[in-house]
Amino acid sequence: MAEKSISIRAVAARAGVSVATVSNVLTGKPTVHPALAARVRTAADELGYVADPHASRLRSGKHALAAVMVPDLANPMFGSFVSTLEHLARVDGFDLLVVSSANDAAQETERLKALRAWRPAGLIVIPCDGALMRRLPNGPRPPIVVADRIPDDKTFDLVAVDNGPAAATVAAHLADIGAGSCLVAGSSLGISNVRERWDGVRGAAGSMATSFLAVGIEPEGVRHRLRERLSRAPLPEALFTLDHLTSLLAYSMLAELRLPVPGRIAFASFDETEWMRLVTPAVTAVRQPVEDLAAAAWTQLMLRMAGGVGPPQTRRLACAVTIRGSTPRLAGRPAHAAA
Amino acid sequence: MAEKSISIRAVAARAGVSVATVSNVLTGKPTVHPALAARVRTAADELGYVADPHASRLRSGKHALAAVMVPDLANPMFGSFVSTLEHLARVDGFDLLVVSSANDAAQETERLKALRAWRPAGLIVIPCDGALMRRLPNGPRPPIVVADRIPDDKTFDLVAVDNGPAAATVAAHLADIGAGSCLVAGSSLGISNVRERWDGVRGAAGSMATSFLAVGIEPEGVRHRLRERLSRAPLPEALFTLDHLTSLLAYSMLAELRLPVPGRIAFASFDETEWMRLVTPAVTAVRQPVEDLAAAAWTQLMLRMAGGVGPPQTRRLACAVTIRGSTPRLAGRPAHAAA
DNA sequence: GTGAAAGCGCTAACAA
DNA sequence: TTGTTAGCGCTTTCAC
Repeated sequence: MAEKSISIRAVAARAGVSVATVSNVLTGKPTVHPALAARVRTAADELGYVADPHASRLRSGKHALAAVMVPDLANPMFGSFVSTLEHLARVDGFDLLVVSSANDAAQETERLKALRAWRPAGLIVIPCDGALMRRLPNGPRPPIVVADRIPDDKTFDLVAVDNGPAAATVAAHLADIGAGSCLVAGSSLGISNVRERWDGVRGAAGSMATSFLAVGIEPEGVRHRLRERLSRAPLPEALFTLDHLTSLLAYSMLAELRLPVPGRIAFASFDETEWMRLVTPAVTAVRQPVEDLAAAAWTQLMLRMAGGVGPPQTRRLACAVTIRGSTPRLAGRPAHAAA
Repeated sequence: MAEKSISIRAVAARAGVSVATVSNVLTGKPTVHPALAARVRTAADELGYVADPHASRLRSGKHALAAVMVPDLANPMFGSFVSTLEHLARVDGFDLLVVSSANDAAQETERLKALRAWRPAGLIVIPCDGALMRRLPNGPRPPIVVADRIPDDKTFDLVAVDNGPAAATVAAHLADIGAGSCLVAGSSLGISNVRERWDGVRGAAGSMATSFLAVGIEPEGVRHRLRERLSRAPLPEALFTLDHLTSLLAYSMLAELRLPVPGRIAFASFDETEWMRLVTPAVTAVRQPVEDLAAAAWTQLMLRMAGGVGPPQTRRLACAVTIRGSTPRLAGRPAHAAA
């Protein structure tokens, strides 16, 4: 099956030229005579030769390999993110090393070290918390673009969505339909976007009473904390969940506890997934522009990989809020109760 | 930011030994004096040194880099697959190059060539159709394990689920609840697992009339073909969709056409996703053991990468069928109508 | 048990 | 315009 790999020498021999000429042709140097170049290309094709990027990088210090780290590849949001990235990278001739930190600080450190070993030309990371800088191995570093979550250290290029304003829009809507109290549930305030969303809610809640419930990221723990809170009086009039997993488990929990939406409780979600349009009534949700987020991250990384200098850039992308049947005007409540 | 990369020479100098000794220590050769080894390790740690795998592979011909190609990373099923693979690879010290063929034969060819350039030690691929063998570049090939879909060429190691029996179980159930006719919708019979599922249905349908509708993979086309068929009389008594996308769009389409499930039509899906448990009534579905599939693929690949020889292996994994409210006994129909 | 040196495949510098 | 050669960082002989 695996015959000996053909090297640049084989191509040179077959085309009757030197290895330098083959290299010049294949790396697109314009100084080669067209006829020779054609001969070289033919030889390379016939042999199925593709330059070994490992050797190539060793000599030139460059290669078209980038890396991406996300907290969890199985999460559809991060799946879309990586998918978009992969398509964009492909167009620019880059291949992608993909790793997951499994939402764990220790693994993040370990994975970053493993990635660094490959000397990627650039790195895109969705960190699992704010301490990214402390997790990076010492020594030379490729350009890094941080996405989605904001590190404590302010020296990174950054792309994220406008969590605060989007959450504020939902909170204002919930107040507007007459919810007197709203429970806000999210994994942890230690994650910047959850914190921004909660801040957005508080800034726009008006007279609506709000409280935050940290549920963690372990499905069992999330379920436990939600069940505990939702089976205890007083039941909030609205529930606003701040991430995909919490939304999913909360929605199931409401069904399990026989709390009809929106009859007993209004329900809205940050992070829109397909099921939110399929259930009846459909769920009011904030859709994050994941594809745009990936595109912005890749564009910025390409800029840096091309040698672009300058201070760290931050981009904020707008989310789309869709009001649906899960948050109707609540019976017996005046409009604009909280305005 | 990016100081010059520390090489093995820097470590050797700091530890006061030769580069060969450093190499021997770091690659775990037992022939080095413990005291020296300790000194080397200390020096390496202090410098934050990690061997450059590109250079390492150049000399030794080995590295811990594997690759995976899937038809679409944004598909949650493939997302889980890659996610599991990534975790397993990590445990074995491997990193993963991830590419998507975008469900397109031409791109599959192109991506395989790009992957080959990196000389991965092994390759796991979910092909977009049966013609994988013709898409592989000539020349030396790493061990390859094919997952989920079956190539025409029989020389590959293979892991897949038992599509036929699982689909047969669903078909028998639909016949059993009294459905006289069943529409089976899937992307294309050109994809082996869709074909196997359809064959499974036909083998178990008994007196229930069945027909297959090929809907493609473009969301717009899928919607169009489903709408066309479902708004035409006679409406089938049951609808069985054979993949994730078709299930999602079909379920929405039924709502759009005001065809209540199961009142007007019973509904079952191959490929279970979270929303199928959230909607009311919940959807009867076949759950594929994606994690086990990935684990089986990785195990087999590790075997081959370790030099394991022998004829191509095929593994079939069992699916779990869960009967839910979307396929109740149909009113006015005798039990076991089709048995 | 340790070190010196060759050489993996490639590209950059330079000579022809 | 083309070829020769050195050397990227590493591992592997092979002397010592």
